Amino acid sequence: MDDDPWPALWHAVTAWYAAHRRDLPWREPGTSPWAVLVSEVMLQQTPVARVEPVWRAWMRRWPTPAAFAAAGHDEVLRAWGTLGYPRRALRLHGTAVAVVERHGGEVPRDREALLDLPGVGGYTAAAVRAFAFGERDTVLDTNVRRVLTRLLDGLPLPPPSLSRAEERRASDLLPPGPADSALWNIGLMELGALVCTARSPRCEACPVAERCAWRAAGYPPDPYADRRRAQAWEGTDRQVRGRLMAALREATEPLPLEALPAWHDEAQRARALTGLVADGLVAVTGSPARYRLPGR
DNA sequence: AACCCGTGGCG
DNA sequence: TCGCCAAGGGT
Repeated sequence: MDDDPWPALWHAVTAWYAAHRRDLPWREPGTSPWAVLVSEVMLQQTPVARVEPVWRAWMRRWPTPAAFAAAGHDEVLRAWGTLGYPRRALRLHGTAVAVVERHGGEVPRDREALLDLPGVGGYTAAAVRAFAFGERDTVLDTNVRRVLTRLLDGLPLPPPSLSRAEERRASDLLPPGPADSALWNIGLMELGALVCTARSPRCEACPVAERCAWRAAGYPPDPYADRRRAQAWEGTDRQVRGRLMAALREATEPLPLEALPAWHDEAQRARALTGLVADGLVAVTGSPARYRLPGR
């Protein structure tokens, strides 16, 4: 009965998804491709729970690429708030401008056109094509990678970097039809987010536990563990940048250097500030210099 | 390829 | 408590 296992696997995952999917706002019927794109960018490395309220307010304020393209960088960065990685907000703005200028205000469906947009990489392009346009494409995010690695390789976590072989396999697994493939993609993602989680997988609730190679092998440990060493955080430039950006989001007028958050290493604070200016996240005005969020 | 880029919550 | 992790992308 297992001479053709893939259809059974597809069905198990998509049926589970139909029964257990979360009602996330960007999944509601009628959500525009632009709204889907905005959600995908916000969700890059940021949990659903923190994205949801920001996304709702965002789409109410700027429903279309044209509306958002007309916003200033300062209001964009304040609306982005504490989602993190604020360069994403500026890239999203650049994407809105590009969509207006190059695509008549409509999010393109073409993969290459999507990849040309700032802040849109392989994952986001595939997600927009699959979830906004119903195209058949391979959506390979951290959830899907983890589920497939456990299910098929018998390892707890995927390799640190995404390989062509991994992409090829995921592509080969895709159901033939566009509608089925989109459901398979979102089903795998949701399974990874709710059941096959990184920390404490709930295998008793998994629709494909009986087929899982990691489970069958007795949950062997992660062979790449030594290569996953988390990037240092305490005392990094990133931490300083975060402090500076938080202060500038709150400020109602430009701040002189001495009014910016203190830091034990003044040279590092200056370097971080220079970096923020170079990234377009901070603007300098006047003499002596004062700092604020950039305008348009 | 390796490193950089925020923030908050959970086990 | 604290390390790890979260719908990645750019360089």
